[in-house]
Formats: sequence, structure tokens, C-alpha cells
Amino acid sequence: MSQPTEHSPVAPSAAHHDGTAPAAPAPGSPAGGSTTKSTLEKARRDKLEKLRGLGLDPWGKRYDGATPIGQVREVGETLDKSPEFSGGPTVRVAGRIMLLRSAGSLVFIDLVDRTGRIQIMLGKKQVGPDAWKIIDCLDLGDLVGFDGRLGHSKTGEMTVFASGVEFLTKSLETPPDKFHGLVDADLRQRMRYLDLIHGEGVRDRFVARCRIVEAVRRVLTSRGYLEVEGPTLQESAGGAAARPFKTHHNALDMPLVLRIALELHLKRLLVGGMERVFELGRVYRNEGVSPRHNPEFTMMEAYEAYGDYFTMMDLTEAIFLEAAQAAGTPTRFEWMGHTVDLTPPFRRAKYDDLLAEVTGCNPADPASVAAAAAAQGIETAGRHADVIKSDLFEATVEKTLSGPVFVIDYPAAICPLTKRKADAPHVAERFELYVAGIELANAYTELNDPDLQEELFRTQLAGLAQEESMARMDTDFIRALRHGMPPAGGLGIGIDRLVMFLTAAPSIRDVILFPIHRPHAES
RNA sequence: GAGGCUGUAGCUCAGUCGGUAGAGCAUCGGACUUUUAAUCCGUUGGUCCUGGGUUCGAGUCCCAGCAGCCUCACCA
Repeated sequence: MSQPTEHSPVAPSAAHHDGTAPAAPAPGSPAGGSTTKSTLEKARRDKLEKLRGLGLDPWGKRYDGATPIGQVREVGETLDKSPEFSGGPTVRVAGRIMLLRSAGSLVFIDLVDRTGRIQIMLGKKQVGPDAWKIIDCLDLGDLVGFDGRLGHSKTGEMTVFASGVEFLTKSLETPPDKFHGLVDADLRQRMRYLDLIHGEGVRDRFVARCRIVEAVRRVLTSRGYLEVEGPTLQESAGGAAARPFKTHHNALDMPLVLRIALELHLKRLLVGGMERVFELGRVYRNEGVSPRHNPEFTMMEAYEAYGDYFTMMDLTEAIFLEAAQAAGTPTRFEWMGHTVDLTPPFRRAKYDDLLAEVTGCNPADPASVAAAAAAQGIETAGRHADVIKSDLFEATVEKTLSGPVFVIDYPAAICPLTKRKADAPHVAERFELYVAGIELANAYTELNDPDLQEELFRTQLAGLAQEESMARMDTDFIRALRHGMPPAGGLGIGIDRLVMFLTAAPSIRDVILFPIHRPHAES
């Protein structure tokens, strides 16, 4: 067979000593042909100039009439499946070149758009000499449009047999490894656009996020809730226990904080007669970063006048089921090492009962709780009994909750925004929804007694620093309550965690397109 | 904030006992009108994260730093 040495500009045959030959650069490869990052780019820029030389714009233009590849595939499924059948309808597709296989004057391309992937076949004879010059300029990652008959190749692969080519956009960067894609977690998040192109299931997960958010809105609006927008810049951050981000308004010369919750402004709207309201938006907490925490995340809070926390349990189930359906989540699956089952109704278990069950202590007896807490290494001296109980619950019970399970009836002292049970004032009408040991939702029968609310804002629990408490005085909010807030149920759902759950993602960074990152020194 | 692991070519990864830096993909050149991560022949490509130290000699050992991941703490 013909040896490459026949075509080599360097001395033919010559006993093949590797060390001697490579001194002379091949005439066909300019600049001696190194393949550092910059020369990989140069190879692409050379092709870009070649396209310009053909009178084509390497950045393309409007390209009408392309059919989504997913739809093309549906048509293809109905066609004659016999090999080399190319008699299907003429279609136009546009997308990114993911794979490029050349077999001499025959080229196969895997083209991808938002709906799918399809093979394009280009024959030198079939497309003609002018179009073939464009084929010579193609690289992995370029965006191209094709016209051609739909059919099946010799091996049965659905194929567009191209007759026309429209160059749409040059890619100047080398794409990631075509088989492994982008693996490095850091690069995947910093260059999410590449992750979306090459990552297995990445785009599907973010599409699922959109569907989930749509479903949440659908359930609420269908029940007569109005979507509103509260202020993200606030004088003081209330409604949750977290440190806020601080900023400053220049013209007003006043310090401001970014909101940490949506609660207090939505309740003002209940006072204002907006009896069913919700907000779906970003909140900011200046706390640690972890697989379950990002400094900015998306919260949905909903408030319904004349409801209570049981109303909110029903609402929560409706939202979860609709969202699961929208995301295509199976009824039963594995997440974070737990087997979860979405079949309604979700289990409901009392806080104290779970505590007794898991730790064996007597939740009604502070001494018994303190002893169990001490056994877990929890500090008890000088701390409020309910704070100790809460720490014990988190240390022991939370991780056992596969769920979904509504944990109901919380110790009142750690719930300063919640109505107390009429017949048991030490118990708050609150639930948290747990799945796989992770809190996904939190709801109250809302406290609407302005005098009690003011007292709870003033009372700092022993063992809790000011900034660790959600009891933060807000006199304007108290005044609003004094005008009369209807009895109500309120619900908060962490949307990112909901998406994690319904897509079985192990990290919150998998469901946030651009999670927080330290800057890289490079670039 | 503490500990563990990791950082090598554009991407994915090897690198033994401390002795001149390796592979696949990508690039470039060549063969091929039915490929499927095409294949085959050839070619090219390195701030071994950064800075010190030990050593005749460091990708490798030591120290410090930077970044990422994980666990814990924090985030009720």
C-alpha cells in the first residue's frame, strides 16, 4: 500500500530514523504547525478566512425554515427503514457540529440542536464543488444549516442526505473531548455554556428546572394566587435567621441589606387585602457554601388568608405532584442514599413523636431532652430548652427522614413568626417537609397577633445571638399587623432544592446555572 | 473555619525508586463514497497550579500559598 513517505516532502524512505526528519516543516502546514491553544485557534481562523475568501460571512445570518431535529426524527421514524433509502421529504436543519467523520469525498456529521441530534451525510458529488469548499472549512463546534432528503444510511442510521449547506457561525475554540465531554467540575460551572453543549443530561436538568417552576406557578395561579414582587433591597433583613449581604445606596446615603426571605412583605400584602399572594424570587444569605447551600438561591413563598398550616400541606402536595409530573420524575427513586416515594398523601409525623422515637427521650421533659442532647455532645448550659431540643432534633432525627414527610408541631420558642396552638401555647403550628434528611419546605399558621409578635421580636432566646435569630424587630411590620392581618397559612419552598430532589441531583450547583465561585487568577 | 483528596498538552487521563515529559481525542499532512468516539499511516503540541526548600538532579520529597471536590462546622 502507499506509504506516507511517498508524499512526504522530507527525504523518502531513508531508513526511518525518527530523530532526523522533523526538522523541516511541511510546506502545507504554516508556522511549523504547533498545537498549543493559540495555534489550535489559528487553524480555525485560517478556515474562517477561507470562508471569507469564498464570499461567505463566517458569522452567518438569519436562516429561516429550519425544522427542529426532534421533529425531523419523528418524521424519519415513519419512513421506509431499508438501508440507503434516501427518498424521504426534503428537510432543513440547523445546529452545532458535534462529530465529524470524513471518508474521503464522503463526510458524516452529527448535528445537534435544542431538540436532538441527527446524522448528516455529505457526498462530494452530491453537494457539488462549491458547497464542498465549505465542507473543507468545517470544524467541530461550528454552527451550520443543511438542506437534504431524509432517509437512512447503509447501516440504518437516520440521515439527512445533504444537497445544500449554509455556514452559520464559526467556533474559534477547541471543544472538549468529544467522548468524555467536559468533566472537570470547576470548568463545568465556570463555562456552563460548554457543559450545556457537552454534558450528559445537563441541558435536560435545566429544562426540567424550567418545567418545575412553570408547574409551581400553574398550581398557585390556578388557585387564585397573585404573583407579586417585593423589595430585594431592605433596611433590615427579616423573616429568617441568616446574615444578610450589606450594601449602600449612594444618593440616599443609607445602608441597605439584600433580603434573606420574602415573608414580611408578603404578609403586609395580606393586610392590604391581597388574600392569596406568592413570590418566586431570589434571596441572599451571607453564609457558608456547600452542596446544599448557595449564597443566592430561589425561594417561593405563598400566603393564603383564612387558611392554616394544614391548608399549606395540601398546597405543598399539589405543588410537588404537579412539579414531579412536569419534570418527568418517577414516583419512586433513589436520592442522596434514600429511597423516596412520591405517592400522596405524604406522611405526617409530630416533631416530639419523632424525637422520642429516634432518641428515646421524653420530649415533654426538658431534663430528659437535655440529657439526650448532652449525650450527643450538644452544649446545654445557659440555653433555652427549645433551642436545645431543636439542636437535638437536627443532630439525630433529620438524617433519618427519607420522606417525603411533614414534620409538624414545632417547639414554639424557635418559631417567632408562627401562631401557637390554641390549646397548647408551647407548640407552634408549623411544619417542615423533609426528603432524604433535607428540608425542602417550611410552613406556618401565620402569627397575626401584633402584641405577641412585638413581644417575640423583643425577646431574645437564651443561647442565641442576635444575628442567629429570626426575631428581628420590624416596627413597620408590627404596625401593619395592628391594622389586622387575616388568619392565614404561609408556605416557603426552596426551589433549588425542589429541583435537586425532582431531578435526583446531588449538589445545588447542578441546578443553578451559574453558582458562586472564587475568581481564578488566570483570565 | 478544620480535615481528607485533587491540580500534568485545548479536552480526558497515565507518569514506577527522585534521573531528559507520556497516551487517547483534538490540530496539521496523507489514504478512503456508508461512517457511528470511524479506521489506518504520519505530524505537532508542556509555566507538570504558584513560590520557596532539600538534592549533583524534583512532575515525584518537604514547607507555604492559590483553586476545586468531599466530609465536618456554620447556615435554626
